[in-house]
Amino acid sequence: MQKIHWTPQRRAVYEVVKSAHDHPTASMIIDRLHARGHRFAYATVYNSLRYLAEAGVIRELRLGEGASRYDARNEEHQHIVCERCGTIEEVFEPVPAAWQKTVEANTGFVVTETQVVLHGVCPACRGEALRAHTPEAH
Amino acid sequence: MQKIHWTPQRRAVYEVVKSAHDHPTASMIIDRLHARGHRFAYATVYNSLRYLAEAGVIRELRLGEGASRYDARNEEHQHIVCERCGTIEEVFEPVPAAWQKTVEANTGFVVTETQVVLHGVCPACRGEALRAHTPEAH
DNA sequence: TTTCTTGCAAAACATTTGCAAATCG
DNA sequence: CGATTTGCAAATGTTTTGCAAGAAA
Repeated sequence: MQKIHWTPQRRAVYEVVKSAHDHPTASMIIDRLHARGHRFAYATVYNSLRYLAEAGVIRELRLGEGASRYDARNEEHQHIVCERCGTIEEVFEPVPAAWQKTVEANTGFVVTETQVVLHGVCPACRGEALRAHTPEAH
Repeated sequence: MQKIHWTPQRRAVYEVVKSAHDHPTASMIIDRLHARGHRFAYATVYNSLRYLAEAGVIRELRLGEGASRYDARNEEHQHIVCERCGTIEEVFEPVPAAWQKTVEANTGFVVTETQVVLHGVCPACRGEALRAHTPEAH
């Protein structure tokens, strides 16, 4: 973890990501910067995001659809995406270290990062599906 | 697993993906189709890839850099990417079912798919790093 | 002063879309 | 015939680049 060279732009970008709860994309971040009265260039926001991600302060997530999303949580965690409504939830159960060890042994790699993206159906969407099948549904 | 409506284009795209060993991107696939004498429109290749992925015949991988990659292996497996040279290797050790169960219990989701992307350093790159530190290196 | 960072517009990609023509069932 | 698929070019969306001007070390 190297020393971070903070600039006003990087700090503002970081504040937006940190205060967000919804894993915003770059363009969502730009909108929120505008809402807060900042008007940085696209390039600056992307540069800041890249810089902060490389510095390890934020994480870039490619969750499978369109734009990258950004996350400022620093505990190790994974993500699960609802395939119906798109909600993204955090998963704090750590991936078993033994599994990772086995992978290292089998592949010869030294693992530096594990990114897991689970897909599934969230409780709310399952609820709707159930309700749609009951007589009192409509 | 529904019935697949094969067209010459879809078959040709599938053949390319299946015979590739390197998880090609859409544009690599287009190049290889050209090399085989086919000249399908971009849109057709993308349509075919999407169709085949939705049909479950191939898998779309978003491994973190640029374009999606495609994989025709049908056994459950994961991927590990070397952060030095970019090589992608397959990981056949299955993610522990118990972990997935715990995630379902904790999040309330029903999990339908688990995609793991590990990053690390491959044996070859580690070898080079070692060699660079020994006296007889140059 | 030397290096890094910003801002802007343009470029580079990756992927999708609209629509007419061709093909399939 | 009716539905699906193809091909093309243009549009869209995301991210990067080139470069001049500005700020920081």
